[in-house]
Amino acid sequence: MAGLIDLNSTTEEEEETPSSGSSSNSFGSNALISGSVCLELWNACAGPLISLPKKGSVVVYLPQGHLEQVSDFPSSAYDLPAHLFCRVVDVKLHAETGSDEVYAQVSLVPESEEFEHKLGEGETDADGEEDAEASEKSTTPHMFCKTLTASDTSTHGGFSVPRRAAEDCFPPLDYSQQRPSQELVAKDLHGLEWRFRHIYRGQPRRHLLTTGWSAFVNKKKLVSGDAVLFLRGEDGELRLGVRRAAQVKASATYPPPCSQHLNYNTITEVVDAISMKTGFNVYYNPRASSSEFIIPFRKFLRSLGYSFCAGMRFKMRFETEDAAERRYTGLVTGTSELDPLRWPGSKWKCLVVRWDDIDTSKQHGRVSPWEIEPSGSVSSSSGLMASGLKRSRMGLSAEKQEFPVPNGVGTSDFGESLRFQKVLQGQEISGFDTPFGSIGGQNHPSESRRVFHGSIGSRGHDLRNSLVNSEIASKGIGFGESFRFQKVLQGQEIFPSPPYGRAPATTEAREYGCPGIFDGFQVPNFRNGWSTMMQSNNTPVHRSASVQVSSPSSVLMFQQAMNPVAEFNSVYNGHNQEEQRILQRTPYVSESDGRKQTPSSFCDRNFSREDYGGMNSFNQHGTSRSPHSSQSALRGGQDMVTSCKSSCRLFGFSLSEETHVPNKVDNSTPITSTLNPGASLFPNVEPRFHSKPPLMSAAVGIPCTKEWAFDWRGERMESCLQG
Amino acid sequence: MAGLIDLNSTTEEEEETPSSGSSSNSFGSNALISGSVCLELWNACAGPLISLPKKGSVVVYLPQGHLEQVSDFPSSAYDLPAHLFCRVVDVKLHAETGSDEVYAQVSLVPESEEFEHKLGEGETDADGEEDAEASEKSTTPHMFCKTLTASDTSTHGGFSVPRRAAEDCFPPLDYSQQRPSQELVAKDLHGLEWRFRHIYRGQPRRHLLTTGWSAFVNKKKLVSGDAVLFLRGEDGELRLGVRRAAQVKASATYPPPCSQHLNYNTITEVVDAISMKTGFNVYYNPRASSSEFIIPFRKFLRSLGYSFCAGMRFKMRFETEDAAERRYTGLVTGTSELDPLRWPGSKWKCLVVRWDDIDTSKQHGRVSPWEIEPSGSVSSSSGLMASGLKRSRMGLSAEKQEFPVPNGVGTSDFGESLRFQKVLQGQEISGFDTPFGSIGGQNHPSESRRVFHGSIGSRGHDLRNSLVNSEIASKGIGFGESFRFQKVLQGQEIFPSPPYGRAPATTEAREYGCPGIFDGFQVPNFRNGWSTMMQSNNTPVHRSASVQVSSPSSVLMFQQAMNPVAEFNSVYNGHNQEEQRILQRTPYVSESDGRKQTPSSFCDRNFSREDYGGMNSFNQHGTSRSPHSSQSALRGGQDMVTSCKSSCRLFGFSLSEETHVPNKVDNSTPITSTLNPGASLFPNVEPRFHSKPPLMSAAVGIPCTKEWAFDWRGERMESCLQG
DNA sequence: CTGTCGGCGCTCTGCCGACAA
DNA sequence: TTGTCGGCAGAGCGCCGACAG
Repeated sequence: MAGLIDLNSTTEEEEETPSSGSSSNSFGSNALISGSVCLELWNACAGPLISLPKKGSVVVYLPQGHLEQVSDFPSSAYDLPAHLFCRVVDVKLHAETGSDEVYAQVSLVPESEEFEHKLGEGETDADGEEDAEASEKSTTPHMFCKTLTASDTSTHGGFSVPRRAAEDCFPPLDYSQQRPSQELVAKDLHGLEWRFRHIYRGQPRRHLLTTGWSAFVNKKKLVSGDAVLFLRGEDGELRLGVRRAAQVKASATYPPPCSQHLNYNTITEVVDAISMKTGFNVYYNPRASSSEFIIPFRKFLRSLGYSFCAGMRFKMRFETEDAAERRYTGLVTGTSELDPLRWPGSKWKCLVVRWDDIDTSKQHGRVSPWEIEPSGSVSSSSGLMASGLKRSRMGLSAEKQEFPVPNGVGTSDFGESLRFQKVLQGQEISGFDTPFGSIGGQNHPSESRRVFHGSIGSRGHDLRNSLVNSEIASKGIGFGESFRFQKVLQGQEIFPSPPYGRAPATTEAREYGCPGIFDGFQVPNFRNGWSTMMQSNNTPVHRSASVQVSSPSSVLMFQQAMNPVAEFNSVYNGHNQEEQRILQRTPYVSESDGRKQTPSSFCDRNFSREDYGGMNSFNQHGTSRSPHSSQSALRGGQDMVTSCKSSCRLFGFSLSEETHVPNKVDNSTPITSTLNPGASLFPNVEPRFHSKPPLMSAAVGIPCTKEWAFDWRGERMESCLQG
Repeated sequence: MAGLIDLNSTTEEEEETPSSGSSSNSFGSNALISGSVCLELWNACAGPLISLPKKGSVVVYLPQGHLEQVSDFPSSAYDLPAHLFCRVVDVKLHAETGSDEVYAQVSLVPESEEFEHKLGEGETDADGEEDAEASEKSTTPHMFCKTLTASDTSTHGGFSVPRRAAEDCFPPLDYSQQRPSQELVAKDLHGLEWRFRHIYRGQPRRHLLTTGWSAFVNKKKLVSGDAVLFLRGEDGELRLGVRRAAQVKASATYPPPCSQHLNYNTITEVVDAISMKTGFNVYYNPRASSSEFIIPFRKFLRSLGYSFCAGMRFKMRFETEDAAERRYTGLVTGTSELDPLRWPGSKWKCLVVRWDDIDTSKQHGRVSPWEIEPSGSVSSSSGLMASGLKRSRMGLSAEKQEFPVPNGVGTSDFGESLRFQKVLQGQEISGFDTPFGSIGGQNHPSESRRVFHGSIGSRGHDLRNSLVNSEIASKGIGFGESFRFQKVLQGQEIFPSPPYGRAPATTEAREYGCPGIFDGFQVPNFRNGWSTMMQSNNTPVHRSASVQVSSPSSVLMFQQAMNPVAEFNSVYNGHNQEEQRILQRTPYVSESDGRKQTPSSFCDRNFSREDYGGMNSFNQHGTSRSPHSSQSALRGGQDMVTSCKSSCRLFGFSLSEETHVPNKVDNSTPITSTLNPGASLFPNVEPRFHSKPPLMSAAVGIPCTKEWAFDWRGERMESCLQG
């Protein structure tokens, strides 16, 4: 209890250590390049189900699926193979001008036949190679996503900001004023700045974006049902994205010819490239396509490992209309090639299925093997992660878990989304009587009910092992940009790495600790891995971070690893005293009281007056002044960065109370092969990861209100296991 | 004097022959398909210098030039030829969503080597073949273009419509009311309808577009300096386009990726197509590209015929920032290949030039041979049109001619723009003291000073000869869609084919008579060729039409040829009595008085109450009624169509006294090889092209005011000469 | 906590003639 | 003839708290 710090409350300690933020400033500098925010934003906008192939990795490209999406492409008989092994040489993220619709330009180079042989020989090449600079990039500490209501999009008023979202993502307000307000500046996907007046007013008080909001709505052509996404970078920079409602995609609101032609001409590129062994570009619009046609190589192989047959039950993820994720189950009724004449041997949508609870008219009756996951017992020979990967307990929400994951499976289906923090919308965490019942509490044990904690301690050793092993394995391998992405759960909060965590309520939280991970069988880059760690309340934590999942809100607070290897080593060589001090002095506390907040609790140094002091000129009523909290404002964020680093060093694994990370103990641990899909590739690592249920699974079990959708699942474990 | 009819005045004769319009109704029916308006609009928006390859024709495609415009295209070594002979299998006109920027999709198919042999054997296949339906399409009778002023684009008010523009392009108002008004409905390039309230009010009275205008300005993002373009089709349908100021093109106001990617991927298409002999698409944005990379075959050959050498003087057209056309002169300082390694033998920008009077920093120091025109004496021996086609006199503006064209040259450089009526902006015709000084005059000889007339009458026989000869030559050849386009001179009026012309003031005006002509060496299609002819005032003219260029205004009134060959034949077989009668009965008279206009003078039958009777519901004041002038409204347009036909038969050539076009002289000219770039590829043809100066040069000599830009030159002669 | 609404002030659009170039 | 302006009226944007779920 004493060790717990309520994230929703302000601690004296916080306010007394304003200087800690400045002292930790050096950690946050140049660890984040400006472009990386866009990457996170891109993924947040793309939606929860979207993944991108990792640069340098090997994927399976399915021209059939590509062609299927190019509606106007002539049916000329290009002699294309059904499956094409390609190496991803580049992934560029774009957003269409005007619509802000995200799309990716994936540059592929066909792989030679010897590629398979290399695989058989255990070479790790297939997992890709990334440059070190990518590790400099990092992830997103604070973001939230909200579906716009009619009032939000009406010209009559502004945008109602969910309280926790405002408190976590926006600079603090001076709540001593009657109507505190400030100007927010946020950059969209194109780097354009949008300015909003953020005011806290009304009875009861609430956060609103007023001036500037309607201009944004008009320019972006937002309608009720669309979602906006605010994201605060480590540098305090605010970003905002748009995720449009599903039905908008089908309409012709925005000029389609661009994307169409892009795809159209891409096909001809492919034909060339195959014969000439040159690269080609594929433009992938994650919001427009129902199925992916670029599949990570190992995911593809894994799907082939399943022996799908008629009568087999499966489950598959869908994105619902409100941009949330949902899983549906069904029955495989048969297997047949979709177009045997033109695409002989193709696995594209080769499974004929029947859905359980959704009318089949809306869903096609065919799926591809890699899209689904067997839900029955599977005699899977590809047991890379199966061995020992058991979901031990479901935590608080076990009984409400909507998508129970059977033992022995449950990891493979998460492969593609593992690398991202999710921004899911409207999800609540069950098990709490009143999500915001406790107000202003500080370190009260009762607060622990409102926040999920990873169980800690007892698994520290395992984590350490995996950490070190992985760190070795990543040498010279690098990682892809997509590692850093996060999925944002709308309405769900995740507070990573508070120096003073709360009592562990569940162990599922550790799943948050593995966001910056390669997908599928990719080798993770640990320097870039974003992770959070569990830790005891008020206990100075070394080499650890914590993840806390709190009750219903639209806020996610993430942290990301951005420290270079040198820092990592220094920390684990005992040079982290100052960092520890900072960690102790700057607990991150979220406030959940409905009354006045202590602004400092949500400030980090990069988000303090230095950045926002000049914004109040925008205040029409003259009531907006920067709160005189520059001191306290320095603490939170920057220190979170610091703690984030430590969590990175631990690869995002939650540390339990017993966590004692040996220094470089396992640096010499040899990793023979990362490409051998075997159950015991990392016998000492994998089981440990799955001996704990993923933290996010708890969130899944949370009962959803009308507004909050299910969407969060623990889908990052697989990546963690494959270091 | 008695024979002159002031186009700016209303004649009794006009008002007394309202029935003539109805009698000529049959000529205008089903001659215009709805899509053709878009074609004209497209060309009007594209600008004066823009031309399109003719469907079915053979062009020279220069990948080098194409690549040059694809900025982000990798410099991968595609093995493309410098020059690729292609047949234009399709030309599709598009307009970009959002920006309304016009672009064309040109579908090309590489030509085989035997193409050369066919040419050598005198086959006319290279000139293309078109379907008969294209001849059904026709041109635009009434259009105007106005550069938007600050007031026009301000939110403070509406759009001030130039008086003549309103009277000519809009349905007539009931001027008996105090504030007559009506609703106008105009379709833009995408077919979207825009509604405007058209009111005639103020003191002094003026035409305004009020309600609805600002919405259009906002949606199209129009700014001061942009130009709008109203176009009234034969069916009375109003179209409007946008031509943005030149500087807008360079900015990133509108999403460029689409066009860029289109071009990008097109390159790969080309590589395929060359090897596979399949077609490919080229997307050509006439407003974005400085030089064309699709050159009509004959134009290309002709340019090779010039023996460009260092020291040779030349002239070249440019589009000025206000969308007008201007010609600059320069000196060829050398010839060298731009990129001998990658594009050996390429003629693309192979001429190194130095400009005379513009700073070279703004203009590149290299041009392609087909872009320029020698201005020195050329040893050209081809006399197709040279015989008799001399610039007899420069008329009123001879001494002010800005770009004097020496005899013997001056036709070849006009080849590409010949097919369009130009919409040029702000051009005045010199020699008039006050453009609108004369008010309400009818058939006053003094009015002749304000209008150019072709010399007439005495050349009827010559015209007939050339007509017949050309008609024979055109058998089975057809014509391209692009024939029908017109260039619109902003601020300049062109009233084609008034049955009662005025006394010839100069012969330069004859150049207006050749708009609907094939370019380069293409065989003209006489059924579709649009032309006007000069004729004496009040003198019944057979087999001729007239062009009258009146003083500053924004109105162009065009006519187009749409009569099938059968009609053509009947006319020239002596069955044209009725047509003559119509021509005599329906002189087109423009009004220049500043007082109340007789509405009927600007109406043709297609624009009468039948089309606009139901539009007054939008009238807020309820004062708008259609004038009871349906009879007189029938005359102008329809009859102009008739006379236009006759001018088409004359290929739009102005008749000069010495003009004697040889019959089929050059049809049998053997062409040994089209691929041999040699000065005498067509020894018997080319010289003729240059033996006559272009007729349009006279217009060039008109002094420009600040508002009115130079732009009109006689650029249709070349095509005419090559039938 | 937050979505929606009534109230209402105020900006800005947009129509008008006056005036001048 | 037409570009620009002052005057002015009205629409609707957008800020506010009051409710209620």
